[in-house]
Amino acid sequence: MKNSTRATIRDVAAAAGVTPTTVSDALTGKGRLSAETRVRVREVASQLGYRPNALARGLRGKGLGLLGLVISPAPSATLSTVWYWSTIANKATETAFASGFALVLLPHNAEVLSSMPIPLDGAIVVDPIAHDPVLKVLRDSGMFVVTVGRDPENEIEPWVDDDNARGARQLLGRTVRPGSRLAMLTMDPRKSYAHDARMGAQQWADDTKSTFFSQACSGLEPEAVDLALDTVLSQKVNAILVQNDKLAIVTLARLQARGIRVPGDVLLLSATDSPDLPHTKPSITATHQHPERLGQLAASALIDSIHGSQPPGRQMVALDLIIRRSAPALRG
Amino acid sequence: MKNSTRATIRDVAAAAGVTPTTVSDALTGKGRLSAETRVRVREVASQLGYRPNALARGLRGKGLGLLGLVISPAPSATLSTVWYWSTIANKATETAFASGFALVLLPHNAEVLSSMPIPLDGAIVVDPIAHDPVLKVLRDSGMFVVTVGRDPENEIEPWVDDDNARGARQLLGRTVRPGSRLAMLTMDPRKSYAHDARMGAQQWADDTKSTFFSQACSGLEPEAVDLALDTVLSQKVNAILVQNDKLAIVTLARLQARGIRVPGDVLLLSATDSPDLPHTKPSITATHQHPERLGQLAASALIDSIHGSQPPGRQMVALDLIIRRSAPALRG
DNA sequence: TTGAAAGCGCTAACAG
DNA sequence: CTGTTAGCGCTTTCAA
Repeated sequence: MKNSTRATIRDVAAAAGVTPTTVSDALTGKGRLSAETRVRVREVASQLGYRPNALARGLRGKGLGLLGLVISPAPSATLSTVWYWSTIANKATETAFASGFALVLLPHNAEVLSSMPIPLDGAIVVDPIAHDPVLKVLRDSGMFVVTVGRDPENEIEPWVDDDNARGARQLLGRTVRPGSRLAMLTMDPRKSYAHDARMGAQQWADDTKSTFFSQACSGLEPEAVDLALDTVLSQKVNAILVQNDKLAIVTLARLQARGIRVPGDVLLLSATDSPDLPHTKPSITATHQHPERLGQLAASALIDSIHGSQPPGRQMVALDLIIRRSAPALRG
Repeated sequence: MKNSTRATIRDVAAAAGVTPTTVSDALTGKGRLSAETRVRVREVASQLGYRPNALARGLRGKGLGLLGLVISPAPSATLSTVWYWSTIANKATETAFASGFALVLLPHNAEVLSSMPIPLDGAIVVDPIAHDPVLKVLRDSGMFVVTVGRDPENEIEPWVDDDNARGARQLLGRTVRPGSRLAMLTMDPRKSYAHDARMGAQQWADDTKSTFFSQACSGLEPEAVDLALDTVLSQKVNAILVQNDKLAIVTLARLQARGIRVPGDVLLLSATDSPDLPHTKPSITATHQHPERLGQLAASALIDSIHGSQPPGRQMVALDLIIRRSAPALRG
């Protein structure tokens, strides 16, 4: 009996009167042992509190089953963005564990990553920025990478993403009359979801002979929003699609401060949902993303790659259309 | 030359005309080589793109440098709670990386954890619940554990936490007149921060001959808050301390709906801050936590333990007092 | 200042 | 069905 160190496979073998190989096979379930031996060895093992050394196991073969998780910092990270990310992370963790993998949090820093001491088998990058150096570093080191969201200018598969373009198009189709004048208010149009929503809106406008234009808004301060609204309203729009929930709430307040009625004078729609949107007056119509689904798909796709099977290159998750009072459904 | 697999220490040794031992020493900086040899070996290594295999390294000795991170799910997780957690996680990741460690996301599930295949060197548990089974599993497996926040009924060190009791006491001291009638509105009094804030409030009341009582509120819906306010207001309170920012915002709205002026008739204070609190009318006075500091302290304490040095058993982080309009500073 | 040998704990390949 | 052997890639003795 060893004294204080953890029991090794040899201790178990000795105690059970078999060889290390047999112990290994008994525990990993290789199909070559008698049921009786297997049971006995397992009993001895658990009696000794034996836990296989994952490092030795990984060294011999397939690696440790570690997946990196990089979450790119948004310059304008709002609370709901954080919630979105953490949902992805939680679900990806759960999915990974179910397949014997685990997620390692990685800093969004190409330099640090290029000298990473941890042996990763793959990585998930959430919301990569344009030409993300982190992606390059990870791919260059020969790692499998799946992105959640994508760099619109450089779509390397596999990726998973919300189908924001389709969501925006559908939401507009359900709530805004053809031939309308629509504006989109963006804060960070480089984010792929904003880009996609804009594409969807543009397409809807093309399909319905509507007028569409996009207006940047420099921040969430009332002054910034007022400035953007000056431009937008001078174009006599009757519908405004806003990049995110936070901006939607401020926009609603600023519209109302001008005496503009929502939805009476202008329809208001948000490209992201949040728990706050049902509680504004009026409540705000929005598309609703499914981060938990993204987390699950990303982890599965990555694990498939690692196991050698080719996952789908691109997976789009449909959005829910949440139709509230700020842009009610068109009458059939 | 090996074909597709990664270069090993032996490849480097062969290319440099030395033995594996020398390569190892050259790269890890053991002090027994001539400067010349060291430089040459390092050059060859980087030319071959050699990266030491962390598994083999860990197997021989000290482990891999992996720390588990468990974030306990709150039954009533609000957006700002998520932000708080993710800040802790980010800073802990950064701190860990600086010391050659990495964080692995763990599910909050005792069963899953008890058969964890990943070789962890320690774990950080954020906001453990009362008698948290996850803590027990981790500790029983002989792992170093640091908690952020603590189970009030079972404070096992080391832990780090916000000093919510002191924060509440100080904030009340700055804004509420002695001899007042104060109520605290709680949603989940089992959370240690709520418990602590209540202790602080109680202590302030004792010190200042004020009256204090605590009232549970079952949720964030207007009806739930109205119900709690019925009880509270019937006690003629002139100050209300609320468990969190979200509840504070709803409480403000419901008070105003009754025609009660804040701060004229009743002072309102929140035990957590959020980016929304400056923008309410009136803005809401609050204590402000420092999750980034907690993340850093937790990671350092854990790494200290692993390295064999005894970290401080308990580390309290002082809160900032953010005095806004809903409870202005007492005049000197 | 360097080399040779011996493992860390496990499993794959090959015998029996 | 089970045992023996030979490593995975590295570091740590110990010897030169």
